[in-house]
Formats: sequence, structure tokens, C-alpha cells
Amino acid sequence: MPELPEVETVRQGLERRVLGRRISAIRVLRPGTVRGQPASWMEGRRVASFHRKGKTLIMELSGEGSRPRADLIVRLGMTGRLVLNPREAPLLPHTHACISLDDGREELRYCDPRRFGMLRLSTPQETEQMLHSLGPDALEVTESEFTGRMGKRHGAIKGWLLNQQVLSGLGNIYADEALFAARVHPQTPAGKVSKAARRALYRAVRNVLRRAIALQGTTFRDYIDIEGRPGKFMSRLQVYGRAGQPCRRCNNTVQRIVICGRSSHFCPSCQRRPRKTAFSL
DNA sequence: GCAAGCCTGACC
DNA sequence: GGTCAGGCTTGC
Repeated sequence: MPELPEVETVRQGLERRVLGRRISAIRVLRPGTVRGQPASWMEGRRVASFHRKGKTLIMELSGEGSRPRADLIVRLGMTGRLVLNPREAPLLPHTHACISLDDGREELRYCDPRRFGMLRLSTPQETEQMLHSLGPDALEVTESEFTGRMGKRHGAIKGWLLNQQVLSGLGNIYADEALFAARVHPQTPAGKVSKAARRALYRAVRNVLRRAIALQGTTFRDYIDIEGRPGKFMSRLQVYGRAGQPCRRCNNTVQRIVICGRSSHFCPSCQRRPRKTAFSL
């Protein structure tokens, strides 16, 4: 599932292979795939930059002559892929759009079996609005903003970490891994996480994301980068997907429960439930 | 039938 | 406003 490290890996690949190239044509194979402005808006423009905020990728397209700048906003959702292929390579099933580059011998293809992802072609102002609705990027946020945003919220810390309006970039895998690293029980109300644990969680989030980026992300099922390579972080997972297996730290059994409708993996002895005493803060 | 991310909407 | 359930989609 593409979370911050996977999207960053895709962004870096695009920067290496697509930056500065001209979009010669776009073929939309599934109507409605590109929302916002008409897809033909992209044609003839150059790719000026690739940015990322949380899990959202922004491909900035140059203005040409009297045409203003435009942005292609990419959300990979759960099974979305962007892959760079030679024109003659066979299409993966569920390929919804192909963006031809330069002379058309190579194209960037968007494929998404579950269709939870989206492409949106927007004006710079629309992009700004969209990014404004996202919380700070999980790698850019400062410690004081991170701990401050936890505030006195009553919801489970797990849900807080997944809320993209509060903090952007974490999905189920890295939320569980960060909570394990910080030894915080996923059901702890966000506002009840102690000062020391907030600091530990802040560091754990950054640490797990940085390490995952260094290994090109996690391929649990579908994720691959633009050159078709899977991530290499799976062997580093401590709790995600390891329910019933021994904790790598204490040998107790990793558990799986549902919090906010999402599966949560944790070690009940490394991550204790908060005690409800006056001194628990 | 379950999993995922995220949007919508119901409820306090 | 905060919180969370429900629904979307499809391969396993």
C-alpha cells in the first residue's frame, strides 16, 4: 500500500526519469480517470517538478505561451501504480491512462485495479487548496507541532496517526510500526499519551519513515516503483502482518485487533494499555 | 468475506 | 468540531 515512503520512492524515480520531458499525448482508457480539468490540458507541456505532501504526489506542468501552469495530482490509493514503460510493452490489466513522453517511445502508465486512487488535473490555486486541507507532512512536521496537534483529543492514537488532516503520510503499516517502536498501545486516547511517549512517537515516526525510504518502501502486495521494482522494507516489519508470531523484542505473541475500523498489530507486553490513574500523564 | 485509503455522513 | 461507521472496488 503506497504510504509516504512508497510515494517518495515513486517521486524520486519520476525525478530521475521523467523530469523535464514533454507530454506529447495522453490516452485515457477508462473515462473519468482524470478529474478536474480536461486531460488534453496536459498535452504539449513540460514536466517542471515533482513534489510530495504526505501520500499525495504533485506533478507540476509548465505553462506554454499564454496557457497557465497546471498540476497533475496523483493519489495512488491502495493499489495504484505509476510505471514507465516502452510504448510496445504490454498493458497491465486495469491500466486507466497512458501519458506519452517526447517522441512517444516511452509512456508513463497509471494502473489501479481497486480504483481507490485518483488523478486530478488542477490549476495552481486548486492544488493549493487541496494541499491546504492536508496536515503537515510526517517528515517535515516539527516536534512541537506534532505533540501540539495531539492536544486533548479523545480518539485512539492509531486513528490520529491515520488522519491525513492532522498529519499526512502514514498509513496502516507505518502507523503500527511507529507505535510499536515508541511502545505506545494503539488504543491510547491521543490526548492521554504522556509527554515522554509523544516525543518517542515523534522520533519513531521519522525513524521508521526514513528507514523505509532508504529501502524503497514496503511491498506487502501490490506496490512497485516506476521501474517495476518492489520495496525491500518487509523484512524490517516488527508487527504489521505478524499477528500470531513472536514479538521480535520480547517473544510474546503479536496481536491483531480492529481500531477505527482498521486492523492494528501490536505487542501487548511491549505496548501496554495506559493505566487510568491520575499519574498516568 | 476480508483488506486497503479516503470520502461522506451520522451522531454527540 | 471531533469521532467513527459505512461504502466504494476487486483479487485473494
